[in-house]
Amino acid sequence: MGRAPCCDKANVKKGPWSPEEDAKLKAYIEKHGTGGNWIALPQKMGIKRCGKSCRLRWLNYLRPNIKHGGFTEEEDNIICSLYISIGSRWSIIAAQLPGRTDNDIKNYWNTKLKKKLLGRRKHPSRNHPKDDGKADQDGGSSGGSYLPTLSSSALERLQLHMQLQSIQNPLPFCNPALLPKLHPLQEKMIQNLQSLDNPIKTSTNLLLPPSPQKTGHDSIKCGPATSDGSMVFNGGSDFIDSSLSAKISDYNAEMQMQMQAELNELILNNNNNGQSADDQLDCLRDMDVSKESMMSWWCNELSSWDSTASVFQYDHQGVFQDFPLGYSMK
DNA sequence: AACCATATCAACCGCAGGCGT
DNA sequence: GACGCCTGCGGTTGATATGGT
Repeated sequence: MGRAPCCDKANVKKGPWSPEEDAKLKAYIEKHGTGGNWIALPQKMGIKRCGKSCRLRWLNYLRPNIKHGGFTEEEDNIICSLYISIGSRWSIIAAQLPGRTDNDIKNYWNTKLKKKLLGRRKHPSRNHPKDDGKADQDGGSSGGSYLPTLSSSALERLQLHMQLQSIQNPLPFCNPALLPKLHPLQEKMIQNLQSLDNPIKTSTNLLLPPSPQKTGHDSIKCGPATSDGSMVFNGGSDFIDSSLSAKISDYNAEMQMQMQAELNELILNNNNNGQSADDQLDCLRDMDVSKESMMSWWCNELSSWDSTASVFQYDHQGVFQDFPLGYSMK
């Protein structure tokens, strides 16, 4: 049984709004408010639009104090940092940027910011001539691709996180020459984050919780999370309110489980189908991220999720090994 | 000038969850 | 608790603009 449509689709106008419709909607809401019922609004106003469409138009365009375009560097930083921390929760991100709408931020991220930070991905066919590019389009999340389990969002965040981490906190066993070259914007972002008034400003600590036992300057952490597994944005406290921090904390707990499950599945898959880890990681190579740095990040990420559990280590023969964690991330 | 590819952004769609009954 | 309605959200689409050949 399907759900009832929100409006009579045959009798509603679609497509771009005319200035007349805008004026009607604006005038009506300014005079009467929404009345708590968007569905009934178009009828009251006498325009042939779906209530959802009216709501969207008002929220994204007609509402007072809406800013369009011209994102500042500070806004870029906030969007990027929050995206790394909480993913595509555009409404939460928008709540931190007065005058910006979730739709605007989503568009900005998808069309500009992501490309600036991640750089254009190489076409898969460059490494896999037989590949028709579908694997790229579905983000590698479909069953048939060579990295079948890690979601595109997770990969994106992973990559962003790694790129930031690599410049801030290069791991001793990572060859710096293998680390990806950063876009000037990325470098600028690092500088901005460093300049924030907080004891530890490394990118890897973007996600520190506002905990009383916050680590000191000397305890450089190799992973983004704390020993209790919480990945909480702090970047900070300077521009993110505490309720958001709590939301992020909840979300991150959920994401840790999800990403760990994805990674476990990936590794299982690797063990079962005989495909080499090198093959599995080809798509990561596409992202200009070295395998070594990726695996280092994963190891550290996992170990910080649960310091008592065994984690997977990647050795240089390209084999995952299950081994008990021998050190603490504290 | 014409054509094609790519970028941008407004708008649409379907789903999930909140809320009232 | 079950149900239906409504809102809000995130992903996607499609029209238009812009740039390159």
